Amino acid sequence: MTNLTYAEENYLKAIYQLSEEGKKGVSTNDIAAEMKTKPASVSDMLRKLGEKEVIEYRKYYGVHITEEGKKFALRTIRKHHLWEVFLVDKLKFSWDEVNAVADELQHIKSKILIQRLDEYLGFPKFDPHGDPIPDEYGDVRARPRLPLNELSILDTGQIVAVKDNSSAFLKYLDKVGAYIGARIKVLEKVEFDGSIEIMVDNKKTLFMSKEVAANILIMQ
Amino acid sequence: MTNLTYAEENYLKAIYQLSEEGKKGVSTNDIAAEMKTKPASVSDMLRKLGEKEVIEYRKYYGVHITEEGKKFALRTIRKHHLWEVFLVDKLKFSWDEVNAVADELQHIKSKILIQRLDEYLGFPKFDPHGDPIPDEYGDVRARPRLPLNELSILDTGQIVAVKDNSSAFLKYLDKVGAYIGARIKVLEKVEFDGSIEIMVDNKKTLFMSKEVAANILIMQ
DNA sequence: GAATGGTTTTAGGGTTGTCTAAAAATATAT
DNA sequence: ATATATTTTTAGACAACCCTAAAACCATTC
Ligand SMILES: [Mn+2]
Ligand SMILES: [Mn+2]
Ligand SMILES: [Mn+2]
Ligand SMILES: [Mn+2]
Repeated sequence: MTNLTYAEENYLKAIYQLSEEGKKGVSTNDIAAEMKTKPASVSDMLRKLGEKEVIEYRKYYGVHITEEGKKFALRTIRKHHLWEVFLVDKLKFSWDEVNAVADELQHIKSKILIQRLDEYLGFPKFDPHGDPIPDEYGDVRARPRLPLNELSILDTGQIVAVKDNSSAFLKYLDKVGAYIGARIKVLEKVEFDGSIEIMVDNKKTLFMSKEVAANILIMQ
Repeated sequence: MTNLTYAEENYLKAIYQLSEEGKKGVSTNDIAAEMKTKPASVSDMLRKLGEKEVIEYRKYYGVHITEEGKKFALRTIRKHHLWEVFLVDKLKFSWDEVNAVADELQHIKSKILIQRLDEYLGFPKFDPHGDPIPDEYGDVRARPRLPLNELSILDTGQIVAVKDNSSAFLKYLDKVGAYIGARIKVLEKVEFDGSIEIMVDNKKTLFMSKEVAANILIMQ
């Protein structure tokens, strides 16, 4: 049974998530940015993960995660999301406070703990940021989602997730009244800077920059 | 702000607990036994803990924990016990399953997490094994407790805690029907091997070896 | 007070994970 | 196709933690 250290679990989670975005091989630099380490440290780690066969590693050509690696990554992601649900639903944390704590909790090893936690939470399907929670077998029921900035005028939809989990971004969303589940309609798009105006819940309008819109995910 | 690693937190917790028992300086060998490491590793760690001033370390003469060190140890112990209560009360773990998981959870750093958890659990004063939970300020309301084997014939009392937290021991107690809160009376003591017979809850009698009795703590 | 036994520390080494600086490989631009 | 820029890897070092083997120390006993 391959055993992974905390650092290896973190790298693998990052690699999985980066590979979900790009679909291509994941680059050393991107991993370094995501992990807030230096590329030299990443190279070192990739060699080790390659030896453990959780990634396929061709020097200078980025990495691909293996099926085995995906299993590990999804297990960590599942734990991360379940703990986030626990913190918000049971301990009354707000959604901008949970990520850092879940980054620690996601490494707790007990299998039965996660099963019981899942049950205790009522088998949630999505975390507080709208991300789908993989089930016990690593199956993820992904919904088709689109960044808000890619919608066209008069398009409608529902906010189902956020891309950026930073406290600053989530607090900003709280302030302007954008939340998971809100129904939105695009009223205007500004050519010049990509900023847009949307109607929220048929009640109020909201201006936002392209950067903000790009981090809000919509299901149409 | 002194920052401690997981290993340092574990050593400090062990040193605190050993010093509570003996009242004297704690020996390198005892720490090694408790931590399941080698004396050489302990010496190394003691030097580091001494530099961080959480213990007073005189080579060859054992260690004493400082006030600062006590604070850290009690913080870890508080977290350990609170997580055990969570696992038993909320996630339906049995008392023999929680120690290993709590040994991991006790290192999670968020202060607000522990405050919220404490509140969520209803500010429990004792953990599932009867150990008092230090409050936010490190205050422990210790009850006077006596190992069952030190009671005399006809002495009465109540089981308030267990010394051994191993799964094997706790499962044995479950099997024979000894539990925290049970009222007991000593019916007989065998000179030869120190084994005793007790009456539990005025309902049934129970024989046990001296080893078992020594790990059951009584409040009279 | 010297020998002995047990305890503790030191010496030296291995693993994991990080870093900086330099070298090597790849990608891009003319 | 060659020069230049960018990315990635390697080399060498360091911190944390653990180990085994050997040396140093302490407490007893004769
Ligand atoms: Mn998160
Ligand atoms: Mn999340
Ligand atoms: Mn415990
Ligand atoms: Mn306990």
